[in-house]
Amino acid sequence: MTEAPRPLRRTEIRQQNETLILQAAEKVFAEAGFGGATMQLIADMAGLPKANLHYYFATKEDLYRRVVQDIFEIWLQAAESMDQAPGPVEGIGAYIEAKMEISRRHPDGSKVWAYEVMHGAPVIQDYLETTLREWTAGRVRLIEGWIAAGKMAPVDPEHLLYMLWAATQHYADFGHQIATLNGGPLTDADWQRATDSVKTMILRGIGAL
Amino acid sequence: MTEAPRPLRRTEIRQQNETLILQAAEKVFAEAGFGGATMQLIADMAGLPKANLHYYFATKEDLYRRVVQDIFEIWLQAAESMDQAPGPVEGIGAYIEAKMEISRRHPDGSKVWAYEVMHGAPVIQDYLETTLREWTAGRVRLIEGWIAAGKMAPVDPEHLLYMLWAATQHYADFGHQIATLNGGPLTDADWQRATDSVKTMILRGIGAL
DNA sequence: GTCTATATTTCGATAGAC
DNA sequence: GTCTATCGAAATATAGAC
Repeated sequence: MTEAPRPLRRTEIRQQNETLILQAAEKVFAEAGFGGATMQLIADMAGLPKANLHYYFATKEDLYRRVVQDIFEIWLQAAESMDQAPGPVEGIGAYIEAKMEISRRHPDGSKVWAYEVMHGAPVIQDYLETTLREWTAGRVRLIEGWIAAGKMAPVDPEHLLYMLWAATQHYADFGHQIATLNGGPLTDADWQRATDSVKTMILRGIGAL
Repeated sequence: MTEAPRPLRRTEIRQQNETLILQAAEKVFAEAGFGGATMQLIADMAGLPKANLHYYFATKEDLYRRVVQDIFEIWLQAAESMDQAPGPVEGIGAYIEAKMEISRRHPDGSKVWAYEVMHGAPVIQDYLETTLREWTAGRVRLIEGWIAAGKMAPVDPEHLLYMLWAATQHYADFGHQIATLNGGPLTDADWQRATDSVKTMILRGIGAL
């Protein structure tokens, strides 16, 4: 005769509830912004009493900070698809595909990031000045190498990066506007068409096609 | 002997104060979002007592609605630069220049618009479904005509429009991130370089160069 | 049309029993 | 570790004198 299932360890309960809260928080912060979001809304969506949120995250700002940090991690991982490519067609093509996939799978995360940056990055300014700046500098050198090797036109690398970010994240941040003009949410085929359009226009735009 | 300067008419006072309030509101809504903005902050920035705001705009939401509507008007005016052009090089080139100029001159307006759309367009949903949808349909036909005339590659017109909006508005909405990476606000030369980069990459991307 | 004072509501945060 | 009840702060909105 076996015992009843062992209750979850403290660390497991903690992790489970943290995940639950973070998922709800991402959605609420994306829908309402930091100021418009309320702990009560997040608690309701997570199915927990409001007081529990303050047990796991001392303040609303702590919770928001974690949401933004998590998004930033996803962002950086996608960036790896650009490296170790023989040229811009493969590297930038893969980067566009990865960024479009994130826009599709994590639209709320993209919106929270956009919200944070739009309002002056009060929480993640240090990330912009360190991690993002270093990453950007590395990719600029990568692109300059491709240009020097004659694999693409001599475009300004920084503005190419801005265009890549803008074009891909637009499908998440302005997804509601796009869905309205589209007459409904994008289908699988719509997303494929969108990704192909962005890839074709940008790769041809930098003279890589 | 002349009389003392005539006091302003009621309608003049009204218009003057409305403008004052709307300018302050645009800035505060852009910096804090709808939820984060407070009537007190807007009143302080406009140099008026808080109660006066409620005299001119009954509720915080009414004030916000006016700000978003005003931005939408600026947006539509810029769109006219695209029409009556012989081809995409002139038409889309002029549109990019107009949109970049707006991103530079009205970054707060662009941010409030982005904020509104990102959060599901609760206030201007009807504009998206009527005015913007009609405008978009018209430009799609314009682009299709250019494609049929062999003046540009057969790109998907909708996704070209999204890329135009994304690439240009990015310089307003993510201006803080760009400034951080740039080591400071963009100079005149930086803006010229940015505009040229966007124009070159997109026009080449659609096979018009 | 303006402005002070205040009513009313809402929200973040906490205390304390379980 | 959970949850009810509540405190205290802050914000929207209004009343009413000027």
